[in-house]
Amino acid sequence: MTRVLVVDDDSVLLRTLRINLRARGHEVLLAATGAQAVATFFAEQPELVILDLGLPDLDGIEVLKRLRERSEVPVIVLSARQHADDKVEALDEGADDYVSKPFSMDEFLARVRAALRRASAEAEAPETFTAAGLQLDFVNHHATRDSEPLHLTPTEWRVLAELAKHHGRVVSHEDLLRTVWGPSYGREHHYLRVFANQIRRKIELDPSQPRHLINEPGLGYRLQQ
Amino acid sequence: MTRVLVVDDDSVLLRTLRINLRARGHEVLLAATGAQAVATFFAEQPELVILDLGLPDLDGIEVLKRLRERSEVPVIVLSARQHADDKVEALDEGADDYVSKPFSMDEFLARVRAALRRASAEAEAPETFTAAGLQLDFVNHHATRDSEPLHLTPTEWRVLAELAKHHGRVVSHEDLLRTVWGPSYGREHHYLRVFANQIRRKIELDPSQPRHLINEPGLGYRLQQ
DNA sequence: ATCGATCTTTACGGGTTCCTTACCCGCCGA
DNA sequence: TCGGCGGGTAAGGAACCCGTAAAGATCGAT
Repeated sequence: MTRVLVVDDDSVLLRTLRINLRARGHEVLLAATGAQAVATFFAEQPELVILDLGLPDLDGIEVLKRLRERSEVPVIVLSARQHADDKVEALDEGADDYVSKPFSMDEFLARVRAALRRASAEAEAPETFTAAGLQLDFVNHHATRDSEPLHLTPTEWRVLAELAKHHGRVVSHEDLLRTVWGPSYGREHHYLRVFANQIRRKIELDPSQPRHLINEPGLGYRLQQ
Repeated sequence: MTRVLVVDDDSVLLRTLRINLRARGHEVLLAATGAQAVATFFAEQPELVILDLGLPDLDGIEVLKRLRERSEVPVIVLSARQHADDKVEALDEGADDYVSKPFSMDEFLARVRAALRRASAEAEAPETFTAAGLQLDFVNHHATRDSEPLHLTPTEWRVLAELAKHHGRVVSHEDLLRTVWGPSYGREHHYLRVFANQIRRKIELDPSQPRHLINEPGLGYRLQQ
């Protein structure tokens, strides 16, 4: 019973997608132009957007940017174009998945399921993180190290919140950068080095021997309890 | 929406298959000879191959072998021959399904749907690999040998992930190199020797007698459970 | 306008990882 | 017996990644 917005100017494909998505139990909203898509999205707030890059008025990428200004909704991009540039650009701007036309309906529906699964998993952010002597309260933005209050800056909070959401697991550089700084910052790895260092100086007993904020070389960072 | 390559020298059957596949929404590529089939396949990379065993130049089995050297594409074999030998041989060489002529179009289309469904299901990479005493967790990038944590480098993870995706089967040198190092590294076989050695020293009980990371001389490597 | 806090950007050193080369062996056909 | 081939092993230097410090840039509050 999730609501899906499908944006495409090809009426045949639109119809096919509507039939298949309805058969899977989704409510389907349609838009044939970029302007209509943006308007419908903010009016109806669907849980998922299927977005064709080839639109008559706005560029699909432009639609994606406008959605991302105010929403984290999962977006699956469709494109007939072969160039890898489109793919990179779309994913950088915050698309969750990219499907090249032609595609199989089974594959498409699998990607829809995957996108919705990821979105629902992300919805539940933890409110606190506690480890030996360390406490982080993400609701009140209040942190203590051995009952001593410690001050974290806004960006430090966002980094820690993202890591706490997946605590114990590696969060890749790209994921971390995209959720904290924005979809187009996936390659600015040096930000992370600076902030990891700063955060460790605050939350770790021995910052040179971190026990909580762990680096996995070449992969990303992990918040350990 | 998927692209299907149909290989047959019978122009009547070719026409029938094209009409029916198009009616089901597939894009159809045609080949009348084995050589043409192989060339078209690697040029166009369709999602499914329909292959008649009776061809004027190459044997159909030979075409299948050439496809399997570099691709896991689902292949449905057609044959007028009655002998069970053909069926066994085709399936042994990696065909996904076998249809004897004459066949009903409904049955044929059902098998096409099934093959495509399996293929899209398999596209998702496995999250873990477990064998006697060895555990690889590709999500958290965490590996243990007899409950002892062991450290793998990013490239070692990528090699193992690719092998685990097809565990039990041989992955060719070319495929491994291309997915791990990039499309232009298909000939740098020496990378693999070095990394296979390094990985064995970590995951194998006796690296000189590997039980998991197996070499198939002249073909590639296989990850054995 | 000035100041302080925060974020961005740059630079450098050390450690790890990767690439490259060289040499070894066993197998096989000439 | 000899190369040739494919694979395993070892080692050094290059490239890369990370931690660290510190200097600009930005912004809001005073």
